[in-house]
Amino acid sequence: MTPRALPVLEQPAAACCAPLGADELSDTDAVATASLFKALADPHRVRIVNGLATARGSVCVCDLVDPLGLSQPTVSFHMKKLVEAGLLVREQRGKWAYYSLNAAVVDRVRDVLHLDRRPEETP
Amino acid sequence: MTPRALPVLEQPAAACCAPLGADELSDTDAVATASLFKALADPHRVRIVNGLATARGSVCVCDLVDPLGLSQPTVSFHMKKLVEAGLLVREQRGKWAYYSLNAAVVDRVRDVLHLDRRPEETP
DNA sequence: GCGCACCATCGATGGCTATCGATGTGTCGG
DNA sequence: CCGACACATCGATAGCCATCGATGGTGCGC
Repeated sequence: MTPRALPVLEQPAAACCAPLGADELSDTDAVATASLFKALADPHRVRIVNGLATARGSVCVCDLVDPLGLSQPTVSFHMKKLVEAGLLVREQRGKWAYYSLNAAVVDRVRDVLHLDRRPEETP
Repeated sequence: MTPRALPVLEQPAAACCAPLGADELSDTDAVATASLFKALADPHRVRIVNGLATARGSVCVCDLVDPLGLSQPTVSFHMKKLVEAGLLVREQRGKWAYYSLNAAVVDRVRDVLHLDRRPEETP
């Protein structure tokens, strides 16, 4: 557990590079950001979100089963993941469950990708 | 932005919603996009990329082991993942391996997030 | 009410992932 | 030439994830 001070020691080639200020990103921030990416880390979910963005409306599970080639439980599983991540909003209308994009969260994911300096907004 | 007429769903309860044109996104595109997100779907990798973006330089593995609290093989494992995804570039300099951001790919990830219509090189 | 359609949940399973210790490869300094 | 260092790879393991069939709940039409 050397604190790795990397100050001005001998340093002909003693230190390999810049210190990289340890944790620029807080632990919880990193976990939260990774959770967003994790929700999109699946081809089917990517297609669901993309389709929802191009269709600019709502979809129900029944309209996704065939195009995705997945079983209905699996589609429900993916929708739940996306809702939990905040990317989708669920709205029960009659016997159908309509899902629509949460534009604010999608924008937030895009903002995270700026990376230079976290704007750190509070949604 | 294509307004996309969005049919008026006059049907009482026959069809639940719009057809959602099957695969707006090609299969390989969806897989490729998901791969990028998958590379960022880990808190440690998020912190590596973020730190690399703020530090605006190169890092070697030895400078990441302590801040991340991971073993050296695990850090190497994560770096490999990021390189395979194209997000990082590896450069061997002496006995150190320097990693730097691949800005083009990071931008591409951000572009994918526009989602409305894939601006991609393929129209 | 009865059945049917839509959907979520559950339980099981095969596959992938992150993590580590041990080991191998290459480089530098003495 | 030899030890020390930086790093990657390997083998093993525990945990998570996507997928499905079966099941249960709820709203709608008859």
